[in-house]
Amino acid sequence: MKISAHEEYGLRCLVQLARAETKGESLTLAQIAEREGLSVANAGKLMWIMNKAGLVQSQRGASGGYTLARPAAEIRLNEVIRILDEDTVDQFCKTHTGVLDACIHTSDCGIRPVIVGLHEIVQSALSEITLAQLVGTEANVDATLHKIQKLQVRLGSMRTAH
Amino acid sequence: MKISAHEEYGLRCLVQLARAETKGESLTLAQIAEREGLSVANAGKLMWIMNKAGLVQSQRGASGGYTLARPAAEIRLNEVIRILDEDTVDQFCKTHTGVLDACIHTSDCGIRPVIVGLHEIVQSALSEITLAQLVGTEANVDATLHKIQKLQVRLGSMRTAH
DNA sequence: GCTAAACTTGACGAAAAAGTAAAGAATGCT
DNA sequence: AGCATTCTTTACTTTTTCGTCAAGTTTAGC
Repeated sequence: MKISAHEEYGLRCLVQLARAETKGESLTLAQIAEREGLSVANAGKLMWIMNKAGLVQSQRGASGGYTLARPAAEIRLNEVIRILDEDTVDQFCKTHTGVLDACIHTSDCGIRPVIVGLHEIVQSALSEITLAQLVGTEANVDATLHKIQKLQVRLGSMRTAH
Repeated sequence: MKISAHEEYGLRCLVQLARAETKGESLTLAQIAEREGLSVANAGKLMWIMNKAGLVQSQRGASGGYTLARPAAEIRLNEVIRILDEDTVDQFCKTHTGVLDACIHTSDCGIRPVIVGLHEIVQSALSEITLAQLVGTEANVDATLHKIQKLQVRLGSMRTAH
């Protein structure tokens, strides 16, 4: 249960664009790659995926570059994550069919809803965070995350109270 | 952000053991493998990892097999997941150092707390689920998960209210 | 229109994960 | 003691993912 390289790097590129947005600038591929320590080729591929998915817009030719397709405050992380690992799946959710195939073997197993439910919980947590919240100082971002973390703890106590 | 094969299969093997526990039985490697549709070799590897980590106990020789090291109600999924992907990491948490290395490049970036915080949220959600809750009918498990899901939704409304 | 900047796309090689195989060691039964 | 059963461990093969390269296409400016 970890974040993939695609997801992490893609997200980081988006944050760079969000930061540029506040200054009304657009970023060229080379700029993005340099700022995140990626190769231009690799960053290009990630940006292409996000461009295809309508998350960013590109302008070709001299003085071109990338900009966010929507304001950073309207882009939620669940959408970003979904797009960035949809690419590796190509077809329909491979994990699901894998699970479903297995669950045909052991009918009435308790695992399928766990896998699905787990993903739903993660998606739900991600949908609480927007790109705009990730711009700014690290201290601020940390505070935001801790707020969510605290709520999560409260979730725990509510469960045992039931 | 998806569950790995190790994690899913290992978890499923544990559920089989938990189910056997309610009848006071132990399961042989071949039995576990058959019930989950895995090869014996693959199941063996997973069980070995979990044995080494103290999650299950093994008995060799004729009429041997595996049992849970603790009651199913005392085994939480966060522990299971942690053990099952620690194996692929071998050394210290590779993901973290990876993130930290990157954050040296872009100092004061907003990503590091997101990656770390995300993992904490997932772990927190996983710690709410015990193995015992995964035994039983699929309908029951589904209901349990939905209860957690509902709390997660409430988390969302609490956030916006702030 | 020509040129240079910049994105686009498919193919390829390296690295990591997943799964398999086989030889080894411990245990209980006769 | 010897044998069958069952777990243990290491090494290998296959598959998937990750990252790079290089050739192609589009656009802006002179």
